[in-house]
Amino acid sequence: MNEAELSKPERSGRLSADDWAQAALDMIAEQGVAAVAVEPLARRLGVTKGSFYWHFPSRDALLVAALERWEKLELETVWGQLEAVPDPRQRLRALFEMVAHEFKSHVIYSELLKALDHPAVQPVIGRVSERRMDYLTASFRQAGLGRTDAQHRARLAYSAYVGFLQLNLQLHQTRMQHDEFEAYVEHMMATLIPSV
Amino acid sequence: MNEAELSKPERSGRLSADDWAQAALDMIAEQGVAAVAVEPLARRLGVTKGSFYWHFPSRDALLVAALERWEKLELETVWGQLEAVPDPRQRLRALFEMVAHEFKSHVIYSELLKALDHPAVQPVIGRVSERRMDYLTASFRQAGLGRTDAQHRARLAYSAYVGFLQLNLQLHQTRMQHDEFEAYVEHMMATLIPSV
DNA sequence: ACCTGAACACCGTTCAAGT
DNA sequence: ACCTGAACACCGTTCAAGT
Repeated sequence: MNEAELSKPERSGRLSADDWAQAALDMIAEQGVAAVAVEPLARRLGVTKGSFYWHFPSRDALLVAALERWEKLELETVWGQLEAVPDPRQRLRALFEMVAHEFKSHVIYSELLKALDHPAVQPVIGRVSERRMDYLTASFRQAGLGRTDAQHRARLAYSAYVGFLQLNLQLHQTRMQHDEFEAYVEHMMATLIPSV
Repeated sequence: MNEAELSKPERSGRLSADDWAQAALDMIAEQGVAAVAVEPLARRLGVTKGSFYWHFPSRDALLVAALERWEKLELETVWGQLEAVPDPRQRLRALFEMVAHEFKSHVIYSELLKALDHPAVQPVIGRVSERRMDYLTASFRQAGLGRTDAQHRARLAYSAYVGFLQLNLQLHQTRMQHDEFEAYVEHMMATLIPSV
């Protein structure tokens, strides 16, 4: 590869719809949903904005495509990892650990939580949440709770998870230190996980 | 008042900065933060958009003014009501009841949670959250928890509160029925409130 | 099959001129 | 002290024309 190619993201001549969707997803991770704009993306990809409309009918359609991409990704990686953990307590802990250490998938999840304003974001986040809550419910049943209690506890635990993400976003200066975070997770587990 | 005046919001001739701020706040409650746009507001107020810039230097400044207005309002009404409830358990219950029945202040709070994307929204929501969490911490101390436990439990409870709001926004079709909601609140209280 | 370039609409912002 | 109206920048969208 020569020097001229180093300055731009390498691609083989022309773009595909997937290239645009991936660029949009990167943009969400970097600067949030609002930053997904046709003109800046076109600049970044080295084409004019007019060409965008050959691949997608609208900016909205691009957002939807990017979000579908993310949904598939998070289903495979993040959620797949958790499924491997048999003990329900360990699973909850693993979930919170993942949040704390900010994998890319969670960065995007946070960005989407901030942009719930947008109609395209709501259904995706809704589906992901529903899936996660079903999963937690099953975990709590395995841990010995009755059906109704398991459902309520799952809702409570998932609320705690979403709320925790939000608070971390909100109280940016008060971002928790590692030790404090560990202590909080302990407290949360002791409170939410049924004892053996 | 004659028929011509009925079609427009009544006002005495010219506008003040407060009129614009209130109109912006109404817009947030109705259609969210993104809907706060100079041109539509000007149309609604019956003036041209140019006049807006006599009152505010930018759209952002308007947003900030509207949010300050809301912060003062919510501090007086919502939070003032809770302060009147002496028992910490009743207080938590009162808080969740308020969320469930969607007072205007909570409608706006929800809208702001959805628009955490916006730099002007974050500090306001941050201050309000901090105040609420301090308040919860004090309640849990009164209810008999040690200092650290009270802090953690307050964070957990507030996360549950914020997360609950979020889930209600997300799972719109699955919006809880009254009985189910009451049962959930019972479960949450039994889990989060220390026993006597 | 994919891209350019010019055009238009919409909104934020500026400013000289009006009352 | 507050408003108008024209101007410009920026972004979404369309489309005829290019390769």
